[in-house]
Amino acid sequence: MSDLLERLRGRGWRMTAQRRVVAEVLDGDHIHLTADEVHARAVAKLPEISRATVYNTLGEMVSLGEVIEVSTDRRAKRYDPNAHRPHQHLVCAQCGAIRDVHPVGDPLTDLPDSERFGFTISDVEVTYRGTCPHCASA
Amino acid sequence: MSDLLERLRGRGWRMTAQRRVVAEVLDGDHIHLTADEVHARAVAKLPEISRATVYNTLGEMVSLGEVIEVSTDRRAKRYDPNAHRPHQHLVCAQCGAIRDVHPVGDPLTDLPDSERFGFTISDVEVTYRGTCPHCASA
DNA sequence: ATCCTACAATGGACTTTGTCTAAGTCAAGC
DNA sequence: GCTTGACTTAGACAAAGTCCATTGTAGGAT
Repeated sequence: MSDLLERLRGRGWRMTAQRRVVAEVLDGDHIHLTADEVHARAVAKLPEISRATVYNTLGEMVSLGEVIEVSTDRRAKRYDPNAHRPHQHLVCAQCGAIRDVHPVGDPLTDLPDSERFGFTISDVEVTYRGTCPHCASA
Repeated sequence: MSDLLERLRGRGWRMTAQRRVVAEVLDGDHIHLTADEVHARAVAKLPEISRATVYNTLGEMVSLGEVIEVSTDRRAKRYDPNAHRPHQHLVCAQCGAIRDVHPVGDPLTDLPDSERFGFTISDVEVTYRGTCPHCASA
């Protein structure tokens, strides 16, 4: 059973077939689906689910902090259910493969006060880009 | 006279009124305009310039390495003429204001081999998010 | 078990951002 | 001052996402 689903249920989320399906589709590690991919997989399980519902549901999961929105390429947003553990992303510039990574240290400490322009910084997003082993050997 | 324009001229770029206007619009520090904003400002100087030309011209500047493409929000790409000096971005989550910042240290060294999954990493992109002084006092 | 009602889902129109193409225009070399 | 290939144009098209009026339903109340 889906961890994600459990967590959502525990928050008094009204449970519907559509929401269940979206949560099931998203469950797992190194999952970074676009909204359209989520929709495609959801349709396989529940043919009448609409695109708008998928967008709404993903948006709510993000608001609840149970799913993270990631923009690794400049096209569609991707949704990452691994919201517990802070992590960053490593992206293959050729095939677009994405891995979750856990750098050591805190990038926040790398930004001196003089470079903060009076901002209160709450979050840092890091994206590493390169070539994955598969594309490198091709 | 525009620095950017000088550099482009020096590369044997065929100079046209449209390209000149786009380069002029982009010149400066902490400039991070969307393609549409560039178009709007370009139209003010040269009413008959088309959207496609603005997109083409920006794309060429990016290919030439004279302008950097930035995706700080999840909407339109932004164009940053400060391509000389490596830098990262600091974004206000409320008003969207963007500043160029220069963190100390190299985020690449923070990623242990065990977290590289065999990738050859070529680039790191860091986005700091927070609240700017103006929004904080509102 | 059934009813209510607020919340959720639907689908289709609309918006935003960006790309493509065919035809016309023009900068720069000769 | 020609010629030519590169540049520009307008508008059609596409992808990703939002909005809204209508219909459906989960889950508490009876």
